[in-house]
Amino acid sequence: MYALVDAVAFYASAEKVFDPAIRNKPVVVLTNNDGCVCAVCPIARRLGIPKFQPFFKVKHVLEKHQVVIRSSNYELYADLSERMMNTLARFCDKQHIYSIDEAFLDFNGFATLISDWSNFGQFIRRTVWRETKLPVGVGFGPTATLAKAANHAAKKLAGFNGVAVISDEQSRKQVLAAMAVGDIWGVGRRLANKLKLINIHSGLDLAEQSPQRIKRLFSVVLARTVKELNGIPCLSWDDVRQDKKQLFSTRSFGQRITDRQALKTALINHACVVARKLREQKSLAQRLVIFVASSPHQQGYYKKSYSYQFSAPTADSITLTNAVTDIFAQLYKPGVAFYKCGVGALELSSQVFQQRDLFANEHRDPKLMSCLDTINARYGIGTLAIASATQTQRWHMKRQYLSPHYTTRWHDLPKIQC
DNA sequence: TCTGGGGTCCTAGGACCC
DNA sequence: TCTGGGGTCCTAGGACCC
Repeated sequence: MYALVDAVAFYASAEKVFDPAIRNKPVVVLTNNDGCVCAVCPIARRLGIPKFQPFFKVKHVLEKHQVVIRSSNYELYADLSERMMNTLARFCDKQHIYSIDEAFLDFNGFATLISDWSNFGQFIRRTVWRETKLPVGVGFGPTATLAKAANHAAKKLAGFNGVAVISDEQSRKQVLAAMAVGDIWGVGRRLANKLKLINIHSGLDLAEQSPQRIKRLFSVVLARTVKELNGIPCLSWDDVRQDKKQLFSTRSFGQRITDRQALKTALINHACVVARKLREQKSLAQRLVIFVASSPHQQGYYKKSYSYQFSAPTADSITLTNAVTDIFAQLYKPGVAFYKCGVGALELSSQVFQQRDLFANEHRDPKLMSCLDTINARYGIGTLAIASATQTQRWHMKRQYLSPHYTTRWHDLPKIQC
């Protein structure tokens, strides 16, 4: 049995944790630079506030309903996420953190210990609420995809009260029949539209297709989903928690940038983030993609990228930084109002099983990077950094509605009046 | 006045070669 | 003059997720 546990409108719920005054109000959270609405709490959802719409387009609706608006406060969310994941980890020795607010728990082998999965799910919910004040939904199923479906039912369908269990044919069919096919994990809008054309509307409709036919008409990936929906596990635990094959760091700017040095500094920062992510999953990159772009929503869209091959796979911040410095002149164009830039690591390999190049230049001692990581793990990311990444930053993220960093800054600690 | 997220993976099709 | 096959590698863009 697998469980998928995730928070209800995580960012919006996180904003409510230390601000009880807004707990019973509609709350939305915006993406970086206050660009789009990315989290809508259940109260706001009932008012019909849509998710993933540009903020400026829905601002008047939010004002009309007096919705509480917050900018993304990732320091807060990351900290609360860690607390939630730590709580969940106590329930199961096999936890896979799938995203900032979701974790799979592998309960295979627990059948003799747990007689009532629904009760157990409620126990998980109560515990997480007591310890973190985050509301979560819990879905149980014999495959990861069915656990996802059960989780969807737990939160969105009537009569489940936050926990849904798919344990037999009846519960499987009940949940899948009530789900639109587009809500199945792995089926997006495009695929959903195509499926509707051949009369597949619900999750159950999809589950009842023959995998062979789906493979022929669509892809192996969707055929696997069909099997998973029938209780046949196709995503092994290793698949679910596989290492990333690419790692990116990209961001749009709060204001457009034309300054050469500012753009370069931003790219170097992204390179350092990517290097850190590489070391976190013990990978090395053979190739680095570096790109810059102006706004696609404006006239004269400028976009350029460069693919940089390393002589040997690396996860060294200095080596990645040097790559950016080397090719920067080929990306920068004076006069362009840059809107976005980023760095991505491709062709990753394991740090552990490494084929060394007999003729490559001598490598920097990896101890330098592990020293940097150790210090930053102890005192916070950014405590120790590459000098060129810390040049005066001339861009600021637009975060007009930012809440305090309740848990990560001394002067932001919540104050209680007696 | 203007404003539009971030990340990962896959694949069709172009470029090149023999 | 026009058309023809098969393979590899690379990249832009599509699709999906949260």
